[in-house]
Order: sequence, then structure tokens, then C-alpha cells
Amino acid sequence: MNTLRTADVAKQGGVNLETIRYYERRGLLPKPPRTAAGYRTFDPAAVRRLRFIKQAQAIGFSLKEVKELLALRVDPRTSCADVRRRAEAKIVDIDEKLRALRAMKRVLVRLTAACAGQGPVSECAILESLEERGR
Amino acid sequence: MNTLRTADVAKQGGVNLETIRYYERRGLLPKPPRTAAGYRTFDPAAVRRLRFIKQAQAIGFSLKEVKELLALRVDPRTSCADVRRRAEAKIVDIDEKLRALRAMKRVLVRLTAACAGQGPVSECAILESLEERGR
DNA sequence: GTTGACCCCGTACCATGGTACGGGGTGTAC
DNA sequence: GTACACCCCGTACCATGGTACGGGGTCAAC
Repeated sequence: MNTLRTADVAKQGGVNLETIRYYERRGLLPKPPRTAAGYRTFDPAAVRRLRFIKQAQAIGFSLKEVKELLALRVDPRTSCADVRRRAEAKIVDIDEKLRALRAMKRVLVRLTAACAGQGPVSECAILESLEERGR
Repeated sequence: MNTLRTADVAKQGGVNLETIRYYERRGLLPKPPRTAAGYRTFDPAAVRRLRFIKQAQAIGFSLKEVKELLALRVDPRTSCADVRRRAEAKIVDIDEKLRALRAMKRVLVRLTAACAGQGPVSECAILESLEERGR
């Protein structure tokens, strides 16, 4: 029953129609079944997948990395230990991003606090405490 | 005293030398003073700034956005309320990214947990709970 | 004074992530 | 049966964020 056309998926996912085709080419969206006339027919899971891609991108994963994330879905044929290893690597990536984001937020919060209290603020408030942090 | 050359800054910041020039053109690094021969002379703050830029990029800010972040440094001539408003907007952006990252992490953690306990996992574990979450 | 390591600049090129274009088929509505 | 809206495809184009190239100047060491 309720299958979607390309334009529906694009609209519901908030992307351009061409992006759907592009993701299909890049292997981020699976090749959907086609009608006799060659029209793509999606099921609603495609929209969820599309939104996942957009979310992941917004937080700094490249399409290549997103593909890896998606590849983690459990496939009975791949080794469980392997999936686990890859997932753990991604968790490390995420923890790094979380640390960086929290540091960034701290700086901004401190900046707004200083601002609220009026009066001059350190020339460089925003740069403080964002320097090294490993890597 | 200890001023740095372009290559030093690049090395310490972990970027290509050309990137320094590029950031200067884009207004992300201030135009440094030059020697009589035209060589750029940086002070160590440039390295900190460079690292800040790289951090911000890694967590999904574009160079344009990074520039806005940097512009938040308090300039006595701009309105405090204005700086505050822009900082608060960036904090909202960051909170969104944090939410998305935490959701992503939860999924991966659940995935590894399922994997450890062996046995089959929902076909779509990685997509679950990452769908909408507003805009 | 010339070799080698480094700096300058402008311009060209590259990868990623799309977006647009244009010529052609489809399909329902009138 | 012909509008009109929508789908297909391949290919071209675009913006962002660099990176490389090449011709030329600088400067310390020998």
C-alpha cells in the first residue's frame, strides 16, 4: 500500500528531488523498485532514512561516513564483532564532537553571561579554552 | 619576541600552508604584519585561532558560521545586546547539534549492546529514534 | 656570489555535495 | 486526442573548502 513517489520523499525529507537521485547513485538510499513505466516507488522508511542522513550531515559526518553509519545496521551475514568494532569507532568520533560542542557552548555561555553583566569583557573570551583538546 | 612564520603556524595548527593564506583571504585570520621583505609574521594567538576554526568546522560549522562565531568577540563599539543575541542564536544551534549527536550515540550504544548479547537485532536499529526531532 | 630552504603572489585545479537543464516518456482529466 | 503535471535520464553546472603550480624574491651559510 501507500508507496511514495520521488517527489513525495523529497518533500517529506525536506530535500531537492535531484538529491534523492544523487543519494541513490551514491548508495545512501537503496535502489527502489520501479513501476512498469520506470517510476521509483518508495516506502515510508525511505523518508526516515533520508532524515537520518540529513541529521548526520548536520553534525559533521560526510556522506561517506553516513554510509558507514548506515552500514552498521545488523546484517545476519556480517560478523557481529565486526559491526561492534565499527560502531565503537563511530562512538569515539561522536564523543569527540560532543566534547568540542560542549567546549564551544561553554565559551558562548560565558560570553553571554559577561555581556549580561555589562562592562568590558576579555578581548578574547571566545577563543579561550578552545585551543588544543587533543588531536 | 617569538613571532611565527606562515609555515610555523600551519604546522602547529595542523593545516596546509596554503590554508593559512586562504583563511586570510576569507577573513578568518586577520592580516598579519609583514617584514620589510613582505613575509607574514604571526603571534601565537594565530595558532589558537586556527585551532578554534578547525574545531568549529569539525562539529559542523561552515567557514561562514565560524566567521560569525569569531565576530562575537567583544568589540567595545558594537552593542552588547547585539553580541548577546548572536551568541544566544549560536547556542541554540549548538544545542540542536548536541541533541542530534546524543541521539546518534544512543543508537550506536544500543546497537553495540545488542551485538554483545548476540542474537538478531531489529533490522533497522540505527534508524530508530533518529527520525524527526523537529525541523 | 651562489646554493638551498623558505616566502610571496596569482591562478588553476580538485573533491564533495549537491542543483539545474533539456529532451523525452507517462498518465489522468477534459 | 491533447493538455498538463509529473517522471525518467545523462550531463553540465555551481558553491564550498581547500591544494597545487610556477615564476619570482629573500636570506643565511658556505
